Amino acid sequence: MAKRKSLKEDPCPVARCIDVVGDRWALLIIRDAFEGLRRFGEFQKSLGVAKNILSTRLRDLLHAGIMEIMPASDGSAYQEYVLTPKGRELFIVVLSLRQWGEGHLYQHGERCATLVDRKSGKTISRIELRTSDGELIALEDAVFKK
Amino acid sequence: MAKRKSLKEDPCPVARCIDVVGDRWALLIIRDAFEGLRRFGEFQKSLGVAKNILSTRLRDLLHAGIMEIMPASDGSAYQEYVLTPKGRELFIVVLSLRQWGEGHLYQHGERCATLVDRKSGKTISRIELRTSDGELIALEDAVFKK
DNA sequence: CCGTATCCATTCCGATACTG
DNA sequence: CAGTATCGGAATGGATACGG
Repeated sequence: MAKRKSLKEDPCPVARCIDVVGDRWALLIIRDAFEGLRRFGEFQKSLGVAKNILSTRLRDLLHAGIMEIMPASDGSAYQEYVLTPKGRELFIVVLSLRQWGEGHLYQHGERCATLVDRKSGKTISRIELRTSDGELIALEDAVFKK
Repeated sequence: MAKRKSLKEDPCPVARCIDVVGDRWALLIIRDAFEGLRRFGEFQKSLGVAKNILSTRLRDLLHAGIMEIMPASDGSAYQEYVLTPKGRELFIVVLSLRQWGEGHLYQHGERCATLVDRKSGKTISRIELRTSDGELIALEDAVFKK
């Protein structure tokens, strides 16, 4: 006993997410992947994580279908880790964390990277809630319907 | 040596978030709080977590300013745990996880709660990216500007 | 440079007993 | 019902050595 209960079969999708990306490193690896990191050593240096941990985390992400292996883009013999479409859809998750962190976990000053539209260069705005016909909703008005 | 490195001072806001809500239970407690749970026993029953763990997690969330103590609404002697404004702003985070999980971690069928606007009853749509002037952006076009 | 394997310390978690 | 105390086991993390 004292067996860690898996959340994979939990009826709540949030719980299932946490089972997949809810550890200390997964979302940070994914964040780095969004910033263009691909190689084992790049992740290792960026995160300062032990190599064995990184190794198992990457394997977990591969197995979860969030990342995939690609042949090295520079012709070297090694492989690179890139996000799958499923993984790229975690962008909203990472972004929402980023926005919350910027708003509540910073004193002032230190502004880090902002997000822009590649085409127009325009800043991407804070995530908001809308109804299906585009109407803005306040956080307080969002309720769950069983 | 072998000292767990704190992410509190990390320059990246995502990392700081993970330091605060990146464990196995915090976001699930917060999720439950959004669904109206307030009492120690309610959380405990919903999560199936050991009481000592729940106790420390709630204390951490109080200390992080994400939840706060309120006198019991039913006149009983006990206290209740409710989200602060800072905590409620995690709604987007929980929702983005939920949407990703629904999209990628479910086979089919089992649809869980959907989100509606309290006033109009209209369904709240999938989170999307927009520029500051309201234009929709595809995920692929969002890039970080240092 | 890319990883795997090993060893050890720390942290986390679950179960239970216990107090008020 | 609401928590605290304690214990043992599991998972995690760090450092390093090693092989491809």
